[in-house]
Amino acid sequence: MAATETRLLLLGSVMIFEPVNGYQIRRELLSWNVQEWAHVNPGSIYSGLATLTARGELERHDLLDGTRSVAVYTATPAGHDAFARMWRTAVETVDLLSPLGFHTALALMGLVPREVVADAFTARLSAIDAGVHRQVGGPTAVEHSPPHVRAMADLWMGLAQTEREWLVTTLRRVRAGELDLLGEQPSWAPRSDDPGWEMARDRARYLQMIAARG
Amino acid sequence: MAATETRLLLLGSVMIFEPVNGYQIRRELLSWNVQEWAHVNPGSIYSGLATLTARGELERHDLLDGTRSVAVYTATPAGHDAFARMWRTAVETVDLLSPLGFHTALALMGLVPREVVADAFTARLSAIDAGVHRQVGGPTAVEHSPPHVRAMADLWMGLAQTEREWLVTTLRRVRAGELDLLGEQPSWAPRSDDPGWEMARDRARYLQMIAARG
DNA sequence: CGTCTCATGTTCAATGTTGAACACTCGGCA
DNA sequence: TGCCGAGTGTTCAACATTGAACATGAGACG
Repeated sequence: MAATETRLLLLGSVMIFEPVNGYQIRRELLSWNVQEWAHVNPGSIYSGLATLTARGELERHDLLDGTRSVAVYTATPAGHDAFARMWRTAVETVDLLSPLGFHTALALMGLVPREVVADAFTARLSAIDAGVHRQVGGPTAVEHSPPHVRAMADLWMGLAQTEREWLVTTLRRVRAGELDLLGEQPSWAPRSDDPGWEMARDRARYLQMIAARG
Repeated sequence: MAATETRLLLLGSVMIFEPVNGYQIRRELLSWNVQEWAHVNPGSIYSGLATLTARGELERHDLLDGTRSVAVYTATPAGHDAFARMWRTAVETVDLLSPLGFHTALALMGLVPREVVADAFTARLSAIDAGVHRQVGGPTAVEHSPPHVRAMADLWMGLAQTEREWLVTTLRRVRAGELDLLGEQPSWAPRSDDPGWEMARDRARYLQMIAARG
């Protein structure tokens, strides 16, 4: 996973679960099956958190939990700004062969206000149309290319078309007030065996400790 | 671009153009517009060639071209084996959100015999069907997930379906003897402004020099 | 001829990624 | 009591990627 996508995912995860430590993020991502599509190894999580801290987008609190020291992270205001910027960029950047950034952003849609989602999706739609148009009429004349290159172009067109249709449908749903976006009540029930409540307990404890120590 | 895909692309490029130097590969990839989808920087080319050489998959010849020393590469027999293995793996591995390996392999289809292409495409088709089946009936029950996660799953299904249809069509074409695969005469005419002939001259010179010096 | 620019061919320090391995705690169990 | 195994939380050296910058030569132009 490229640096930008990793940072987007980590920053978003911290914003959802803060205050949170590296292992908790790892476990949560595993439980979402995020590992299936975003390939995040333990090492990337810790180094990504360190990078975000160095940039001032996260704050690191070294807490003593029992006898053991734990590195717990919270997002700074600069982190919230950076997240908003990176999210928009990820949605508006069309690269059919590296769709990871877009899908990472989709997974974090719940952190973004409804109008922003609608605007960004609209922009992506234009970008896709521009790309398709460029292919069809463009200077990259596929005429003088081997036949398998033309076949690849057909596949790309098909993928673009599929994504376009999904975007149109989903944009309509966003405008209709469906999907659960920022600050809205969830319309769904988590699984009964969700391990989330364990984390909630830890978070409460971390919050107190941070408040106590500044 | 991940290490594996870079190696596949470089090894394939060397097999097509050998004997060849790093700059020529760079320029050729640019002229294919490969840079648009595979993100290959000059640095990656040179370090990738060095890695492949260290693995014994390429051989490096330091030639004196005029007054200047040039690093020119050829593929070894081990390199051909490695290419065949990596190509199959790239085609048979389905990861809808990281399709770069597959598309890199498609671009290098011309280096692979027809039956191997047909077999690999068939295997990929099964892998896609297995993936779709797992999503639909699988344990990853999307039931207890936020609505946007269900929407993402819809997109994935659509993309899988699109790719599946393309694969079926293309597999039929491969079986019908279309597309230009290994060892067959090209059915297309390159552009008249193709810079390829310059490289052909250099290659001839490199070949002689290698023969002369062993 | 000088020198300017462009094309050629490559290197390198900074940065990021990988995943195995480390260190520690806790509960069970003989 | 003492040992084992599983879970928690993190580190690290090896490797890969990045793209700006370097070094050199060939041709254009005054």
